[in-house]
Amino acid sequence: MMSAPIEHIARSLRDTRHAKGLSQRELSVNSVVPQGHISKIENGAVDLRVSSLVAIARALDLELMLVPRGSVAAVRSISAGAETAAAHDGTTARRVRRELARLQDAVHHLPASLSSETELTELSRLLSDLRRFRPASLDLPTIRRATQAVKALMRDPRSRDGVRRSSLQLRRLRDALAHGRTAGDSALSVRPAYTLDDDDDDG
Amino acid sequence: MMSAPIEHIARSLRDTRHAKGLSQRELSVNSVVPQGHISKIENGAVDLRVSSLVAIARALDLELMLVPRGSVAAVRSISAGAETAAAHDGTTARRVRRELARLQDAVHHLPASLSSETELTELSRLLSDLRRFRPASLDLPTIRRATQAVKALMRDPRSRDGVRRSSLQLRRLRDALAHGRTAGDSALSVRPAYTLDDDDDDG
DNA sequence: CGCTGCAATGTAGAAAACTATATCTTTATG
DNA sequence: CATAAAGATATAGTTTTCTACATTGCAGCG
Repeated sequence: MMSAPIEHIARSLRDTRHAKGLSQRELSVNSVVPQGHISKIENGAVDLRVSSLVAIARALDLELMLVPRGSVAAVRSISAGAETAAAHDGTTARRVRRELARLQDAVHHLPASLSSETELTELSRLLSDLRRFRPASLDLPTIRRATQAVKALMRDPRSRDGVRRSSLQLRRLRDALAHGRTAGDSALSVRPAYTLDDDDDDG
Repeated sequence: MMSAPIEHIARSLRDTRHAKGLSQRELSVNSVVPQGHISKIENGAVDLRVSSLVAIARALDLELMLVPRGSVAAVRSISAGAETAAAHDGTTARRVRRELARLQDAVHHLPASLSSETELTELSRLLSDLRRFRPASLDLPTIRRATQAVKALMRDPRSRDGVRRSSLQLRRLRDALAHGRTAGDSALSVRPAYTLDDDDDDG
């Protein structure tokens, strides 16, 4: 029974986390707030402090803003198409495509000893899966991380963890997309953090 | 010493409070947050909880939103001109003018016994002062409150408190405007709540 | 079935917000 | 000079977050 505004915020956070294909634990390390607490926050079980909210929002590439009522409609519509729009201008979409290519390259250039790993075959499969979606709807940072992970594996055969984590992220991204949710469509996260109901002074 | 993001928020709150001509105590009753605490918050002395932030923001006609980075520029520009723009379409400006007229009427229609009160002469003076500013830059709710207060005084000669408080608000509004700060220009309040600096993984 | 990752939940304790209330300084106004 | 309002601060007590850690339920996969 938390104060409604907070529940909205909670929903926004969870939704964008999902859209980015992150687990609570991953978000936890990026935001430096413990997984258990993230869980409580996303369930609206706590009246979190602003510092926590900012920390998490930040790890999700979100910014906390105070906007005058009356602008919120405009703001919402702007943000709804924002990343999508950025992609629409072509440059982001191109960037995504290029990053996908880079990732595929990286995978293919791995020594035979490594490329037999199940993680890599999985990654290859994910890659071709992702290619079936509009580039504009893919989350660039997530793909970038994957590329980095594979390159890291090239340099140090022991660093398989990063690849595995990236695979997970990509899989979640793919699944989210398959479920009809566009990563770039962060419209959800841009809903007003609360709706008004009571109080106020004169009329 | 507080985490910078919070200081931005604090500044935003204080700025819009000033723009609305409210004292901490007035805001306190509207938001149901004690004055002492508001002071600490505005000074960035506490890591406030989201519920407090929402309560105060709400009393200031602000909404807390999470917007994707990348949209913040657009959002900022939108909100910067938002109320101003709303005024620009004519309807808000007209509304303000009408409310000013209403207020003046109310003052003039007061019985002679009351209109000699110093509060009222002060109010009259403020009114003519305010008329010198662009209507679009005046805060409608503040003026409305004043009208209500005067009307209340008409019905009950003892209710001079409201008038006095409204006068104070109007005076502060006028002073703020005289200092070059446009009430409608809530651009300040729409700055990203924080600026980024460190962290992040890949490049 | 057993293993692994994700998320929800619990416990205990430290730290901090939040409340009510009151004081104090400053500033402006009569 | 006195009064009043605004804002900063203080004390003391209550409530809550927040952290670290462990545990549990639940899904998918080999």
